[in-house]
Amino acid sequence: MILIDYQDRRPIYEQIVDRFQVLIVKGILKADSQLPSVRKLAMELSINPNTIQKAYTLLEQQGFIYPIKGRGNFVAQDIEGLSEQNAKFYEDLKDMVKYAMDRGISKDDFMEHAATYYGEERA
Amino acid sequence: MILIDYQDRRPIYEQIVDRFQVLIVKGILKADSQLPSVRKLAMELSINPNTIQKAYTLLEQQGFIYPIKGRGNFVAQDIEGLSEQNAKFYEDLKDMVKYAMDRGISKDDFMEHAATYYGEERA
DNA sequence: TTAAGTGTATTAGTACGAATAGTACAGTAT
DNA sequence: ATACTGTACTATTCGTACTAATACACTTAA
Repeated sequence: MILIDYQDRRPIYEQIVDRFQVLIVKGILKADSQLPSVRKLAMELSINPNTIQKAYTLLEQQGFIYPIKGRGNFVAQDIEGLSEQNAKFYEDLKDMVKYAMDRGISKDDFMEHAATYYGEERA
Repeated sequence: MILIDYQDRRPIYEQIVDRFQVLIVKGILKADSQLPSVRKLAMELSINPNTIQKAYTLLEQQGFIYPIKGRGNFVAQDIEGLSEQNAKFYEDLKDMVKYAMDRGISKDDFMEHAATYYGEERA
């Protein structure tokens, strides 16, 4: 369910957070379904449990999952973290536009590329 | 000409690279005009000369400037680095679109925001 | 030729974050 | 009771980013 890409420069815990975010948002992981336990997933990925723990803690802070002590971590019903997540995303997008403008990349070029990328990966 | 923002999380040399890139692309620094010397700018900003040096080395590798030993650094005539720069930019944009798609941000939302940001900062 | 200015190269030091390891504690289920 | 689960804390290792210090090489101008 989860794969680690050691070519990816991002830290492991961040990759794990990202993967679960996508699985949850896409509905592949249904609400209230259980995530693999910290120790089990750590074993499966051959990494330290603390790394998984860190990822789960972040996911909890973002509202994607909720923990029950002694039982496990579960997918949240309403993802309250999404709006905040999106807000940050739009901040990044704003920075990106600023960068483009500074480099003389026209609005049309920007839009055209974005549209293409959106189209490319449509199943 | 150059300011360091210590609130900015980016390293100093990166800020300097960015500033000069913009100054050069916008034509504020004309071709073959001289940049401040490594030591002078370092003195002016109260930082180590090596930090400036690192920035200048990057700018040279990207084709924005060219150095003459013993004389100084100068703005390149044709900025060959720009196409490569833009290629990287579009890669980042592609990643951003992928991220948005994964989180269920629609093409329209994405486009609308980008367009707004482009409009906002128009002088 | 000498002094002052320039870029260049190398090495070292510092700081920070990521990741691991180990241990201990607390709750749940069977 | 036992074996799972999450949680907390500390320490340590490791790699990298960043900055600093110093020495060397070249150019210019007096």
